[in-house]
Amino acid sequence: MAHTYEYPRAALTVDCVVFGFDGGELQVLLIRRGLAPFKDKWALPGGFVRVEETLDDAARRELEEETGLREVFLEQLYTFGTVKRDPRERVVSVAYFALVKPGAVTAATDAAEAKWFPVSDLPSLAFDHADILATALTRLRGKLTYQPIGFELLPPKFTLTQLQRLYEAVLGEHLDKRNFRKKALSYDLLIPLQEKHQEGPHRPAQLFRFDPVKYEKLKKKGFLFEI
Amino acid sequence: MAHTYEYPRAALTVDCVVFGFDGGELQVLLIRRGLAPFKDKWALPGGFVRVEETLDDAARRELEEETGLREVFLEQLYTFGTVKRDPRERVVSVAYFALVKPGAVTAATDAAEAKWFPVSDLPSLAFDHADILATALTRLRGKLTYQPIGFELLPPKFTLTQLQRLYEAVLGEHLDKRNFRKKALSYDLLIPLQEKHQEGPHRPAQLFRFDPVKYEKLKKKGFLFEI
DNA sequence: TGCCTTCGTGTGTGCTTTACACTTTAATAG
DNA sequence: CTATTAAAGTGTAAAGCACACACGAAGGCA
Repeated sequence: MAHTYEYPRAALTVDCVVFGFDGGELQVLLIRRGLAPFKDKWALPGGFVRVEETLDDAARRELEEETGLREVFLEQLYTFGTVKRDPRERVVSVAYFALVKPGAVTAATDAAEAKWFPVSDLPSLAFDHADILATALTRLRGKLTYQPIGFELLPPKFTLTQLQRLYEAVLGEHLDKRNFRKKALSYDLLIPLQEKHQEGPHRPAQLFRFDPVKYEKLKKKGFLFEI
Repeated sequence: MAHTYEYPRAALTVDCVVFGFDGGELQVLLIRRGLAPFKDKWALPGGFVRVEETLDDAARRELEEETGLREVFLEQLYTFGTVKRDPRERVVSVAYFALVKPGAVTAATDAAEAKWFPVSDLPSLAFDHADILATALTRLRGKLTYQPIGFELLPPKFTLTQLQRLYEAVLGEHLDKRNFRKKALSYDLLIPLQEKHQEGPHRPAQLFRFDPVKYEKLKKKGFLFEI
C-alpha cells in the first residue's frame, strides 16, 4: 500500500549500540548485513521506526528481533541526520545505547548473524556507524562517573575486582584497589552475599549484589560515582 | 508535487529551546502560533526538516526564520517521538537548545511573534513543548557545572558579579562571592580589560572578556567548572 | 565632606583524595 | 601434609580542595 505526502520525507530508523563486558574487555554487539548497501559488512542492530510506535519501542523491538535481547538498559543517545549517511535516500537515525549483562551475552550471540567485538578491535562498519559508536563510547565513559550504571554490565552476583576491571576497561586507566573498594562500598549500594567466588589456587572473593532500591533512588536524583 | 512511499512515514521537525539571560533571570524565547493546532498558544520555535538539509541546518534555519537569531550556540538535546504528540499525524521532533547573548535578545524580539519569558513564569505551551523545555533546563543545569558554557549567555564584556548572577539564576541557589571569584579566575579563562563598568554611586566593577582559544580547548577536552 | 552602595580580597578548618605494601586465604602440586 | 601460588582484603598519613566567613576600597551624589 502506498502513502503519499506533499513534501518528500526522510525515512526514520533507530540504531542500537549494545555494550557488554566480558573477558575483561568492553564489547559491542554487531550484526552482519545480509542486504545491500554495505552487504556483508558489520553494522549496529537497528531498523525502521513504524509509524504507530514510539522511538523507544522501535529500539526495543529491533533489538529483540535482531539479537534476541530483552529487558535491557536502554537510553537514547543522539540523532544522526546528515544528508548522505545512507547512499539510497535520506535516512535519519535515532541512536540508542544499551547495556547488557553477560548472561544475556551468550543468549544473544545465538541469534543469526550477531557477534560481539571488543571495542579495542572493531571491524570497519557500515554507514556512519563508527561515528555513532564513538559517540556512544564517549557517553558511556561520561555516564559511568556520575551514575552507577556500571552495574548494568555485570552479572547479578559479582566481586569487587570484577567491578573494578569494568571501570578500568571503560575508563581506560588503572585504578588503585584500596581506594576503589573504599569508594564503591561507601555508597551503601552493594550487599555482600554469603557466597564466595572460588577460582584458581588462591583466596576466594566475596560476592556482592547491588541493592536495586537504593540504585533506583540514586539514579534518579543524579549521583556522583567518581572513582 | 506528491511523494509516495511504500510505508507510512513520520514527519520530522526540529524545535529549539532558546535560553537568554536578562534582568537577572533565565529567559526562554517562545513563538505565538498563528495556525491550528494550538492556534494562539505559545510554542518553541521550530519547523519541518527539509529532505536535503541536515538536522543542525534545519534548526539554524528555523531559528533564523522565526526569531532572527543567527550564529548562536546550538546543540542537539533529545528526540521526542511519542506517537500522539501532534494531534494531526505522527511527528517526530529533534529538539535543540540554544544559548544567546543579551545583544541578540532585543534583535530577536523584533521578529513577528517572538517573546521572552522568564523560566519562573511560563505560559502554557503547545504540544509536548513543556516536556522539551523541562528537559532542556535539566540539561543546561547539568552542563553548566562541567562546561563553561555560561559565557555563551553573557555579553562580550562582563563583570564577575554578572557571571555569578547567571550561575545563581541557572542553578537556583546562592553562591559565595569570594569562592565563586576564586574559582572562576582559577581556570585562566577570563581576561581582565582596561575598562571598568560604572553603574550607580559605588565602586565600578572590573570588566572581563573570556579567552576564546582556551575556551575552545577546555570545551573539547571536557572540563569541570564546579562552583 | 560624608554617606551610600557595590567591588574586591585572604585565611583557617575540616573533609576528600591520593599514594602506598603487607597479610590472609584456599587450591594445587609435590 | 607441606610448600607454593595467586588473588583477596585491609589502614594510614600527607596533600589538596572545598567551604565558611568580614571588612576596607572606590566612586557618585547630596
